[in-house]
Amino acid sequence: MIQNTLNREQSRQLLKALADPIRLDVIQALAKGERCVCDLTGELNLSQSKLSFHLRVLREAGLLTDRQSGRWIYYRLQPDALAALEAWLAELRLHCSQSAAPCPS
Amino acid sequence: MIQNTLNREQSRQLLKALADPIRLDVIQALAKGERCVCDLTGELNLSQSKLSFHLRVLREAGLLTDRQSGRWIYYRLQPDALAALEAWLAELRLHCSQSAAPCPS
DNA sequence: TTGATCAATCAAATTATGTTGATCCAAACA
DNA sequence: TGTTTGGATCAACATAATTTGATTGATCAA
Repeated sequence: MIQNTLNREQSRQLLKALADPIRLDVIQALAKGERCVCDLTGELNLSQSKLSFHLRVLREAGLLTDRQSGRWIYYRLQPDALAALEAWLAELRLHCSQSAAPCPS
Repeated sequence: MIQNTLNREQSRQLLKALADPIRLDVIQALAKGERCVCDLTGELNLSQSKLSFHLRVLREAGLLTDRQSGRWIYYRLQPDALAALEAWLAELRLHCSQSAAPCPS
């Protein structure tokens, strides 16, 4: 997620990845800083495979990165992805207040 | 959507409403300004009931407002909702780069 | 009035997503 | 080596969201 102007498909991927209660819990936990999967399992009270599934969705959307150290894997938020989504939302606001011409047009 | 700090549930509603290809088409059409439902049907090439379904999802999430004039109904984006989501995303970025303590912790 | 049009709603069918438990793989350590 | 542990993956199942076509209510024009 290097560029900062998302196309429709990229923003949809990010939004879809975020639009789930469990994944929001993960995101909010990682907003405090990087964490090991083993800690997240306990902190969020999730089964291992369930957490792994949701981490993958977030990672594949570009919202998380992971690094391995020994047998532990650490995840962290990718702030660029969040910033790109913010910019995409901000653009939508610019011209939206223009009134429609009355119908029938 | 008057306040500008969303809780988890509010942001999830907004994200879920946005995370659909058809609804993104609607949002992007409305980003150019207010529009009548009858125009959107043609512009986006959607069946009437399909468009109506998606408009309802967006409206109930607080992303759109509507006004009636005669037999036409006009929809527009609610910029406050977008701004609130931007603010919510921005908060997530603040502390996320802190590294985890090495496991086992 | 009557007929036509715009748009919301409903139930049924379809499709997409998430959950569960089992299995697999790699790293660590005895 | 053999065993344990952290984590990813898979297939079967369960749940949730979307699509479709038909129906309804309201507005307007004839």
